Amino acid sequence: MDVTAQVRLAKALADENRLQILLLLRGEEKCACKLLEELHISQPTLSHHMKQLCEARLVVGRKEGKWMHYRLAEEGFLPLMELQAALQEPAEVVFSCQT
Amino acid sequence: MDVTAQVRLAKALADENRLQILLLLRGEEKCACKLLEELHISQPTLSHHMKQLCEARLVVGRKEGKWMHYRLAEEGFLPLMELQAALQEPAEVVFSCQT
DNA sequence: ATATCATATTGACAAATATCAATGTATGGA
DNA sequence: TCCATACATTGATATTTGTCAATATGATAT
Repeated sequence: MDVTAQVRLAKALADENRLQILLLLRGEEKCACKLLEELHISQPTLSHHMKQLCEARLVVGRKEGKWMHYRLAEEGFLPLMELQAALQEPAEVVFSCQT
Repeated sequence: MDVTAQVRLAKALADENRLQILLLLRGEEKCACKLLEELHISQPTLSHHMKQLCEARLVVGRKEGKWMHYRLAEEGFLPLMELQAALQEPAEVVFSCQT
C-alpha cells in the first residue's frame, strides 16, 4: 500500500483540465500541439499538466524529433484500485497479543 | 460522465490525512472523537476533512446524540471507476456527418 | 438554568497549485 | 549558420487548500 503513490495519483486526477487531457488521449497517442489545439490553456500550462500526468504514471511520453507524443499508461489507475480494494477489507491487524 | 463528481472525488482522495481516515474506517463505523485520537490533527481540521469526505460521497455520517459516527460509503469510488472505464474505450463520436 | 462534552464554523495564515508571459533548449530546414 | 518550430523551464501572481485558535452550536447531565 503505497499511500504516497495514491496521493500523487489522486492529485493528478484532481483537475478538470487534466481529466480532459486523459479523455482526449482515449484510444490514441497525440502530440502536445494537438492537445493544445483542443484545450483552452496556454502552452506552458499544458506542459505543466503533462509533467504531472507523467509523474503520476497516468500518461507516457515519447519524444520524436521536435514533437512529444503522449498516450495513456496502462495500469495507471492501479494505486487507486489497490486503495479501493483495501477499503473493502476489514482493517488489518498489524500485531496482536493475548496473555 | 460527471466530470465534476470525478474531480471532487479525486480532490477528496488527494490528501494523506484523508486517505488515513478512510483506512481507519475500514470495516467499522467510528465516531469523530475516535478518529481524532488516531490522527495528529486538531479537531477543526478533522471536521473539515470529514466534511470533504462526505461531500465527495466517500463517507456517510450519522448523528447520535452528541456524537457523529462515520462509515465508508458503498460505491464511493464509482465516479472514478466510470472514468477508468471510459479511458479504456476509444473516444466516443458525439456527432458525425458525411456529405 | 448552568456546566460540560462533542462537533461545526469562522477567521487568519502559510503552503501548494494553476495560470500565463517571458525565456531557454533542442530539432530540423533554408 | 541562421531561423522557425515544438516543447520545457522560470518567475510572477491569483486562487485554493490545509491548518489551527477562537468561537458557536447543540446535546446531555447536574
